[in-house]
Order: sequence, then structure tokens, then C-alpha cells
Amino acid sequence: MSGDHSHSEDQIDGGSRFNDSHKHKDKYKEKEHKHKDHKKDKEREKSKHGNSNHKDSSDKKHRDKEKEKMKHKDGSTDKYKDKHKEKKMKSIDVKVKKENGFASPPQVKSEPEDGFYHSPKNEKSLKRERDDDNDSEFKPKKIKTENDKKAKKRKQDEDIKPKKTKNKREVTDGKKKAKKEPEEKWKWWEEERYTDGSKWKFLEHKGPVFAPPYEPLPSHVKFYYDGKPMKLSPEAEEVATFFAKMLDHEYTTKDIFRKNFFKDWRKEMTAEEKAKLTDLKKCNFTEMSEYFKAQSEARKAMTKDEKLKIKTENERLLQEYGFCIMDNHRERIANFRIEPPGLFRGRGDHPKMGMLKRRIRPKDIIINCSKDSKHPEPPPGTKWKEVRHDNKVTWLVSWTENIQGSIKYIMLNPSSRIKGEKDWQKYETARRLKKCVDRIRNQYHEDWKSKEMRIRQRAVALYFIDKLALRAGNEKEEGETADTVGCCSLRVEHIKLYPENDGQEYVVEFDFLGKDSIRYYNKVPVEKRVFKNLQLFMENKEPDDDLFDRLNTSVLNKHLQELMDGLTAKVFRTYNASITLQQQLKQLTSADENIPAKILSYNRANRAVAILCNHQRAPPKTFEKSMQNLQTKIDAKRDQLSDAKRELKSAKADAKVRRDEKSKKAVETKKKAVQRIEEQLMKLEVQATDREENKQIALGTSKLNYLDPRISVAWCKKWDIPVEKIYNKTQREKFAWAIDMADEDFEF
DNA sequence: CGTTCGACTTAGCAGGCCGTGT
DNA sequence: ACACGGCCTGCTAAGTCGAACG
Repeated sequence: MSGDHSHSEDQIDGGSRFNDSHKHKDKYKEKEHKHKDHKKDKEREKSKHGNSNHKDSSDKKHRDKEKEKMKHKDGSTDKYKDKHKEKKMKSIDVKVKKENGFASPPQVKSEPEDGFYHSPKNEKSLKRERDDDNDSEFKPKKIKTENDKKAKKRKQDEDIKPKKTKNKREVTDGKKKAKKEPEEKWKWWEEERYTDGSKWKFLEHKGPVFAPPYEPLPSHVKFYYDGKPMKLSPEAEEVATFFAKMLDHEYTTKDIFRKNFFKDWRKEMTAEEKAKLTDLKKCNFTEMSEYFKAQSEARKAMTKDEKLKIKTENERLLQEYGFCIMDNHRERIANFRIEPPGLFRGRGDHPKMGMLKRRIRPKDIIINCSKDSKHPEPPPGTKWKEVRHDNKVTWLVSWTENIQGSIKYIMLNPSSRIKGEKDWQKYETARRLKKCVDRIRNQYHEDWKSKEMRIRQRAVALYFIDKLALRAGNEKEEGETADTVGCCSLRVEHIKLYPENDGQEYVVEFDFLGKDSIRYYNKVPVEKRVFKNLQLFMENKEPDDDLFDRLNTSVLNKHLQELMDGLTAKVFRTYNASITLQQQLKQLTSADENIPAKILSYNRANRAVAILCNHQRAPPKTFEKSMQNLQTKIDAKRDQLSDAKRELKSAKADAKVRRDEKSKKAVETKKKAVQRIEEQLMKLEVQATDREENKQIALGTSKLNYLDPRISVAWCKKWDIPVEKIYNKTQREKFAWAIDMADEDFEF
């Protein structure tokens, strides 16, 4: 390989990093078998580069070489700065007292003295506590005493009130920012947090909602084998319907999918079925498939009444099972329905696609709740696998899934206290990184020159994580999952080095499949020293060898932990995402623009982050069409505008002649009309731009997971933009803490 | 020490809900 | 009132990372 990498065509397309990853799958497929045994590779690598002696000598050689070339370098390139231009770079005393000198006053938190509150026994403090205490903006303290009162009161009368009814007004009067927060909303962020590692003191819930039982097909819907109708046993039939439902999907044509499916299907068959059904190709599911399509049509065609009935029933289920009581508050559960059985479809080229995801029964279920709560009842005649009372975890229900053998959980909604606190804490950690990132960057620049290979590798990897916002890249078990990588698991075949490319020096081309098999493609100029190191790391390796053979995520994170308390690889993503948003907003927002234009700016800032984090999406199927529609609207609006202008002109002329009040008024009216239309036109145009730029970029992920909401809230307040323009209802619920506490001066 | 497990966050997509424009 | 399409929500897979394990 090497020479002709098969990407030329990709590069053409506008230098875009965005390509349909799935289209490229085949390329990766070939490679797949090649790098079959990683562990071995790694070992081999190690011995290749030997320990001490070999390594040292080769390192040294390079070191010397680099030294001379290194001169002009080092000052991080402008490019780099561009990307990370922080405003406050000056701090010379990067060192500072910082991230450990927490003065955390482990104050005695007053524990409400009633029934289910028992005092924490082990008072080991949590990271989170340190974060907080350490952070100036973050002061639950003063509120403390007050909180205690509240806490007590909370516990007795308890606001276990049924859902939120209000809200409505807040939307309607949108503009004048919700003057009165409905006081029923619990502001957990003004209260103390647990310091003893417990996640709750009291937890009560109704358990999960199971998937509805299988309903056998009506007898007129037939399955055919080898052209002949065949009645299947209910078990086999159910699995057959899973396949039938996916029939128009491309993956039912894939070998692996079919093979996995057939194998698992046979396990559900009776002996006779098993004997008879030996070839998937002879199976005809089309009648079943048609039947399901008809069903779904029928569902769409239901009357209002029927739909309403379903809706009501769903609401009932939600009210009954969708909430729990945690520490005296009624909190929304994220996923209270157990995943129904079906055929597993992993993302990308997944070796297990098509396998049967089995039905979860009560005896698979572990319930977690407090001892003194009313325990959820298993369905009649069944038993839970276990009921436990572990308040060191946040989940309510768990079970083990059969495809990967991993554990699945039922947990709370993002709007819950328990998720919110964690989220808040995450951003506080990122803000602490901001305080010492210069120091850390200096350090890894230094480490590029280390005589130890492992340190250089660590330093280069960290540089990628920082500069490119790559994920950490844990190793994965081969054959269990799609072949995807992150930073630490990059292989030689995933990068190409160009001493010079398009007039730039030391360019690295990345091309690999990351999480969810989304392709990461990027060409970046790097510091010379990085480049040289990469050459060194790649020496004598095969394409499927690990690029960083002396590094893994655990080593890296251990190192990071030493640099800053709570620092891990993913904190860099959070930090860089948030700081980028803040900078971009500062840079792109202009005071004199109207609201739609400002929102475009916001979206562009958001987009910059999404691009940084490589958050892609498939272009919406209806993209072209909707673009066209929009264009049509714009054209119409243009016509309307010129009409209005013409009218204005004639009205003016008229007024000039007549000089009476009435015609003057008419002019004013027309003027207003023109203005209004201009505004509308502009709004449409902005919308078009926004949409076009957003074609294959997904903003949601960064908005939800990487951008400190307080930055957005502050921006809204500063420019008098209603938060509703930025966050929809769900998002506002999730970020209620930020909306409540950030003012326009908030600085990330 | 490396490996596995457990808990929790991050991710894109399908499908349907709902608001908009006619 | 209705059709259309955009966006929201639910879903669940796929990551990260620390701790337990052997």
C-alpha cells in the first residue's frame, strides 16, 4: 500500500472532510483481515524497537538530527494559534497555585433528620467536591444554610407534583424573558451535593415496561420455503418477522448479516423446522413484509380518536413508569421501556450484524432502589433476577444484553439532578483545564524531544487530542465490533505524511473510521518536530501496526491525571469545543445585526465546533428538495419586494403632488411594508445559508454534550435573544441550571 | 501489570409529531 | 382544514474511563 492511497477522489471534493463514511467501508474492509491480531502486533512492535538500548540509540540519533532542524520551529505555528486563540494567553506564571489547592471546607452538611436519611459514613471527598470548591464561579456555599432549610422542607411536604403544567407562559411571552421562574421548579443546583460517594438516599420506582408480547401473524399471512407455504412455530415465526421487517434495508443483503441471522434463527426453530429450513435464500418473507407495511399504513390512517387513545395510553404509562422518586423529588426517567427483541444492527461494518437480540424477561432484570421504598413488582407469575439497594450508582434497572454481553441500564433523564450535576461538573473540569492548558501544552512540546519513546508518543498523541479534538481511542476486542479507532489506537495505515503539500510543510493526512464508523478525514500541517516523530513512530512498521505502540488510553490518562486533577483525554474535547464556541461567538456576533442574523452567527459558531469534533450526519434525504422550496420562496419574496418598492415609489410621487396628510400616511405605510418584506427576505436568505452550510454537519451532539450551556445563555442575555431560539424545550430542561445561573458576563 | 467489568457519556438515525403555509 | 416538511424525541449502539480482577 503506501504509495497510492486510494483517496485521491476524496480529496478532490472541495477539501471537504465530509464523505459518506459508509461508502468507504469497502476500502476498510480489505484492511480488516490484515490487522487481525493486535495484541501480537503490539508485542512485536515492542520487541522490534527493543527496550532500552535499541530505543535509546535510535531516539538519540533522531534527537540530534532534529535538534538542528528544530531551530526556527517550536514557536507554535500560527496555524496552531489560530485554532486555539485564547484571549488570556499571557499568564506567565502558568504554574500557579491552582488545581489542587482546594480549600474545600467540608462543611457539615446538615442531614435532615428523618427516616431514610442516615449520615454518610465514609467521608472521603469526591473529585466533584474539589472541583466545586475550587471554582470561584461556583458557589453553592452561601446558599447553604438556606438550603438546609429547604432540604428539610422538601422532605416533608415534598413536591412530588405531577408534571410541569406551567411553562406555557414562558414560551408565549418569550421575549420578556420569563420573569418569574415557576417556583415549583426545583433548583437542585442551589443545594449541596453528596460528599460521601452516594448518589442518592432514597429511590423508589415502578420498574421497567417490558416489550409487548409477540402476536402471531394472522393465518392468511404466509411464509414460504422453497416456494411452498409453511407454518412456523411461534418462536421461529417471531424471529422471521424481524427479518421481514427489515427486508428493504440494504443490510439484509449482506453476507454477514444473513449468516448471523440465519444461525440465530435456527436456534429458535423446532427440530422439524431446523431440518427443513436449511437455506435462507429459499425463504420468502415477502407476504410478511407486505403485511407489516400495510399495518403501518393503517396506523397512519387511523382516526383522530384512535390516535388520541394511543396517546392517552402512552401518557398514562409515562406517568406511571416514567418517573421515579429520588430524594424527595419526582424525576423523569430517560428510558423506562425495555428494548424490544429484534435483529442487531451495529454501525458500520459490524461483525455481529444480524444476530438475534433476545427478548428481555423479568428474570433478566436487576432492580435497584432503596430498601425502604416500595419495591417494584415483577409482572404476575415472574420474578426479578435480583433486587439490590446500591446507592453508589445511579441506575434503577439493569440487564445484560446478549450480543456483546454488556450491561444496559435504565437511568434518569438529563433534566434530573443526578445527570445535571454531573454535566455541570464536567464543564467545571474543562474550565480548570483552561487555567492550566498553556502549561500542559508547553510540556508536551517539550516531551516531543524526550529520549524516551513512550513519552514522545504520549506527547504527540496528546497534541492530536488537543489540536484535533480526537477521542482517546481505547483498544477494542477484535471481531467483536466494527474496526474503528481513536487517537491511541491509530494505526500506521491511518495517516500519511507529506513533507510538503499544497505549499504547506509537514502535512499529516488522517483518514480513519472513528466512533460509529464515521469517517475522519483531515489534512493538517503540524510542527516539524511532530512530523519527525511520526516518521520515527512509523519506521519499520506494517500498515496495520499501531502508530503509538507504547501508548494506550490508560497510560495517557494516568499521565493526564498527574497534570491536573480530574483531567482525562475527553476533557480536551469539552474544553476545546467550549472555548471555540466562546471565541467564535465573540468574533462572529455583530451588535448591529438583527436577531435572525445573530442566530445565524450562533449557528456558525456551533458549526465550527461540530466540525472540530467531526460531528457528521447523512445529508437529509429531502435536502435538495427542501433547498429548492426555500429558493422558490425567496424568489417569491423578491418579487414581492420589488412590487412593494414600486408601490412605495408611486405613493411618494403621489404624495409630492397632493401634499395632503392622507397620502403622506400612505407613504409611511408603504415604507413599513417594504421594510417588513426586506426583513422577511433577509430571514429567508439567512435560513438558506444556514441550511446549506449545515448540510452534512450535525449541531445537536456538540450542543448537547460539549458546549458549556452557560456560554450560550450568557450570549443570549447579552444580545437579548430569547433562549428559546437556541434551545428547544428538552434542551432548556436539561440546561435549566445554566439558564438559571449564568448571567451575561459569564466567561467559560 | 494487563485484562475485564461496570457505569456512565456521547452518538447518529428513524419515524412521527406538530407547526406552517396554503 | 389539510398537506407538507422540519425538527424533536426516542432509541440504542458505541464510546470513555476507573475499578476490580487474576
